[in-house]
Amino acid sequence: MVLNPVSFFKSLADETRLRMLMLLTTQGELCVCELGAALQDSQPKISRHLAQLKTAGVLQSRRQGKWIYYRLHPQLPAWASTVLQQAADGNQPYVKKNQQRLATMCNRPERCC
Amino acid sequence: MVLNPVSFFKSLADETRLRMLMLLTTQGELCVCELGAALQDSQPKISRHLAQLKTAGVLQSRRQGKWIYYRLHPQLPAWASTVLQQAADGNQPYVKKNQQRLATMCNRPERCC
DNA sequence: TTCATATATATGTTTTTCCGTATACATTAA
DNA sequence: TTAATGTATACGGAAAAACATATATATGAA
Repeated sequence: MVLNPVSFFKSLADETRLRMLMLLTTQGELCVCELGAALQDSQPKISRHLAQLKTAGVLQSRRQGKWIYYRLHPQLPAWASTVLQQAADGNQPYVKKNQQRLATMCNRPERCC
Repeated sequence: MVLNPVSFFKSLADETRLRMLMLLTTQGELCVCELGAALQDSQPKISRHLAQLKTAGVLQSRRQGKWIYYRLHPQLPAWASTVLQQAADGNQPYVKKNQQRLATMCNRPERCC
């Protein structure tokens, strides 16, 4: 995959996007409403940043019923995956609250496929 | 060292700063005029971005005579060092021209101490 | 002192990014 | 169909970032 390093780092250079990416790095796949609950941000704000990450090639999405699930793009270059993993590993306190809100969220959609 | 992950990634989210950081990651220490020659950017532009990186805690500087040498901050957290190393390793073509200009630069100051 | 060189900063402007609000679109159930 | 829910996008404004130019500061040499 072609991934300009500056645009990759721009993708990480925003609090909303970085928190979502860290969650996705540890959780694998989440839908918009789960990310919204974990971050406690408005739906349009979450959606806008997800769209940006998808355009940049950092995320991929799939629809399942009414829900759209986002995950790290499977063809992300190795260096970029390592960067995300390091960021998540090295900053666990930073995303702890988000992880907790996700864990205690009610009515999370069941995924299949 | 305390290093907010968002402000760290903001530091990398600009072409000038990222190129400088990649050069410093591979070269260890460079002065302002060397970075200016390698990037072919104006002196104030280089200086401004270096000041920003220093304020963010990503770089450290020392004066030696008329020259000021910059290097990665020695107390950078391990995850941040790994990120920089990965970025440099995984994007060698991106900085190749800058490396070349540095290698062929005339009258590079001799460092000591 | 004075001059030359290396680097830093101040200022005003332009560009980019981010946000809230409103609205549109897609899917499912009734 | 219609209604409800989940998600996306459009638009205008506010805030932040980046820039070019001009000027200031620090050092060493003459």
